[in-house]
Amino acid sequence: MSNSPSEGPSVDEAPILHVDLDAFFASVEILDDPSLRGKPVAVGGGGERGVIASASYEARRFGVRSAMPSLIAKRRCPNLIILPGRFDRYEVYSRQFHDIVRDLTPDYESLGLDEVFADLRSLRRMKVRPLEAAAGLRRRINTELGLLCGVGLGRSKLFAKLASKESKPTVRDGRLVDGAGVVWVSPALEAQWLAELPVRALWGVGPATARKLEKLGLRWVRDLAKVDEATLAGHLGVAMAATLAAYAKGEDRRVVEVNRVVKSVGHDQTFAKSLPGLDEVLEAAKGHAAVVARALRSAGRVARTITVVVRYDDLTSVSRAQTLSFGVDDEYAIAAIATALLQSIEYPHAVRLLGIHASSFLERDDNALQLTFGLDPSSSDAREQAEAVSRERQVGFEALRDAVDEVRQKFGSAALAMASELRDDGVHIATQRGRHAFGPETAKDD
DNA sequence: TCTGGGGTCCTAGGACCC
DNA sequence: TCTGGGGTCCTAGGACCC
Repeated sequence: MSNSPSEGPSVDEAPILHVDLDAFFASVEILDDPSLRGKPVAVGGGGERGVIASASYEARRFGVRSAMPSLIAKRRCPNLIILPGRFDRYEVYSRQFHDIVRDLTPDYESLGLDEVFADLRSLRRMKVRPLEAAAGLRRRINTELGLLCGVGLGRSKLFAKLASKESKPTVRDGRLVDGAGVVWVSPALEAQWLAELPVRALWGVGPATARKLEKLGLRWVRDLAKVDEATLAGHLGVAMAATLAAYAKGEDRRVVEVNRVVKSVGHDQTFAKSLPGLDEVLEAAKGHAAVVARALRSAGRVARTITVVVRYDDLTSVSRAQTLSFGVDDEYAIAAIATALLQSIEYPHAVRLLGIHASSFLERDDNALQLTFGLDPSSSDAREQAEAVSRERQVGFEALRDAVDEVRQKFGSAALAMASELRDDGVHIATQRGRHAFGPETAKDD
């Protein structure tokens, strides 16, 4: 194996690759409707409370950015075409994107639909060099999907990600400047590269942390590198301090995590018009519960913890959570818990957002186990087992009812006043839905 | 500029157990 | 009884990322 400069770094010099699709949602919209090409296009909420999720480079020339309120975006770019998201479509493209990455190596970790870290070390054996891999990836993504992307290479996730950002097209003085497409941070240049970056460029430094650092007089990564970790910890917490101190020295021990499992699912909705009070919130919660239940079942999970989030018109938020002794994946069970939690909250303002989240997952099989727990272990006979499970389901209903009661008790008399009414409701649901409310059979729904 | 919806992780405090 | 320390689980809130 020769080492001519044209072949770039070896796998050992650049083991981590980061790919990021350009303006992903907006680009898919343009592919699906070529008449949009060359126009300022964004995907996001178009209403008064909408936010931009993705903007074409044409739109970025006008200063439109993702996470920007749509009203502001429209002000900056009156001709902006704002399209609602079509996530089914984006998922189709995302799967193909992942397929292409997988052809290179199975050792990759996805971050959202349009971003991937890959560990290239398996390429050593095949004598593929990182630059070659990166160029091949870009070529295939472009010819097979019609999408553009930036690729970064480096010794760690930190540098690979910084490099891919650097590889992207940029807008300068309202003009679009092409990016390099592939960028490698050589180990020799790491220190200098880092020193010149603002702290905000580091992973994990958002607006709040940037403000705190600014107050400490720390604006650049080189400033950060001079502060001792204990001082930092006093202001940012132990974990953040350790992370940032390491990054500032160019150290990043994060590995590419190939088998990440989802830990929570949820559904949030900001209403075009705020809901005036509890009644309307409870009505909306039914729909939320159904969405969360579907997501759980399609992920093959049951959740022990249900959390509700309410955001008021003054933008303050409150959350309430209840953890059960068993898992649920049924919209009626989730709605019953959510209802009890929502009743424990006060409504001094109208409600602009409602969220319901499910977490503390059990494998569905573990849950069946959990529900049959405490049974006579000698009943190994299949029919007895089946009966036992169905008996335990009843225990499940009672457990749910108890959980709902527990929520009420926890939050005092105001909630308790309504308890009898709701408890009847819960029992009614349980008997009406029968055995579909819990357990493995619900897997076959949807 | 007046801030979505999908998630992740961290922190601090309290309850509970040994 | 006026009282330790560690471990674990749960809750509420905050910050961050895409």
